[in-house]
Amino acid sequence: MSQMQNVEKQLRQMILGLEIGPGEKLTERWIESRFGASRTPVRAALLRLETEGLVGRDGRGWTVSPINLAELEQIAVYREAVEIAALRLTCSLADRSAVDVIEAMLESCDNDTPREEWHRVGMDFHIELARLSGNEFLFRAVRDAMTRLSRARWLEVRDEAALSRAWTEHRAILAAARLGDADEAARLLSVHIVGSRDRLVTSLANDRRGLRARGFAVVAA
Amino acid sequence: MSQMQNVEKQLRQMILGLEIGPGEKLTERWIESRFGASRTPVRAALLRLETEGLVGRDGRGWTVSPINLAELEQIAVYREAVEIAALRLTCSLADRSAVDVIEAMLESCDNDTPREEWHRVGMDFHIELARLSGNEFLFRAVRDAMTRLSRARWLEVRDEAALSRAWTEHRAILAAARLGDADEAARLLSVHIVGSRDRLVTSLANDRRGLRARGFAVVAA
DNA sequence: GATACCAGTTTGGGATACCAATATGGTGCA
DNA sequence: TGCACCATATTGGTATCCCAAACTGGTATC
Repeated sequence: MSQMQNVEKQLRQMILGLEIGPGEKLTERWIESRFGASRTPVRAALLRLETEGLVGRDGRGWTVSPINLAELEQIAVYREAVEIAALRLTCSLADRSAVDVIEAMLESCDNDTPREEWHRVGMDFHIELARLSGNEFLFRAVRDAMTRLSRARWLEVRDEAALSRAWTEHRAILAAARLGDADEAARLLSVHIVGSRDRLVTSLANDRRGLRARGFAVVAA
Repeated sequence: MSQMQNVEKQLRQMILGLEIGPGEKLTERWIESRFGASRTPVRAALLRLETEGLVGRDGRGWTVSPINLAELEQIAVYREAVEIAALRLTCSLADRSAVDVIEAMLESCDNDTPREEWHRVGMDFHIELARLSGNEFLFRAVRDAMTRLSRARWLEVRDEAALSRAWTEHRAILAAARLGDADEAARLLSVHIVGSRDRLVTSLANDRRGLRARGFAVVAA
């Protein structure tokens, strides 16, 4: 793999894994030395990550995007639009057997599955569900939205009850989709997204002080 | 303005204005000499335009994205989802007076308005309408979708009847939005988008030979 | 003690040099 | 004539330099 894609992947992983805190300053030269690449691929990586919303410009320099509560709320509205559209498309397909693959994905998580895996599968559920629609744009929209939500969602993963509820809702959505009941699937997905947003925003608002103590910038709604 | 943003703007304008044909090969060094910039800003511009879908990688090199009929159809589905979601949000606002600004925008076009202006206003109608929702993500989604449609829409602008029909539909949508009638506005917008897509795809499928003769790559649905 | 100011350092933006991979075009052989 | 092959030019990827702007820290002044 080229150096460029490598820097991009590793830097994204560090940001999404909170190894670099939200709000932290980045210098091209630090990244350069950290990953042993030169500035050209570093700058390419930063430009890409900027379009993903993971880093942003702070005057002349670069900053890891803070966690933004207002943004999280807007993303929930956006997700409702694109995920429901994708789900309705999927429900209208003649062959909906692919939902079973997603069901199997959910099943792969049990009590001794590491947190990281729950986190990843929780996002992949939505991403892969959108992919089934066959619409590339809806798929990308969902994938990008989940990427932006990713860091904030680490919180939800720490809440056993929330996680269990999410999995139940995921299964109900799949069940409706398997039957081709678009309205019911859409309703369940809408409830899931709104509920998920509420829990997330509430948790974050509560934990805000703690997050700031860890050096994470959190912007209020 | 920095060199970088300059190259990006000018190159985007040339691509969207069909001064560089869809499917044409691009070399970083040609762009470099064409705009009097060095490769650093050129590469930044290409990376940005890649995320907008205006250029793509062709093996090791760069290509102006061909006009893709399958993509146009998928974008129409995507637009339906995001534009309708935005419109419904706008309809639920207490103060919907901003729709009058958009109405005024439409009025600014008359018989002796140049084609370019009709083209621009036709896209801005959808973009600005989405902006009214106040949701940044829905707004960006619509703006990006319209950017991808932009080149194909030059065709529609040549059809006087289609243009007139579009303007009528635009006005009807605004009227419903002004009344806060979300269902009617959404229905009208859906009809508009689907109709627009049908006319576009039909025109392109018919003109395909002519476009290819002009050196434009057109990928079938 | 606060502040205006200045030298030195850091940093991102841009330009250029170098390289490996690829494309190109011509040449000679079958 | 057609085709395989090689020398050469071109190109994107990377590394490195240079520069102007911004930042930093200390100092002299009021």
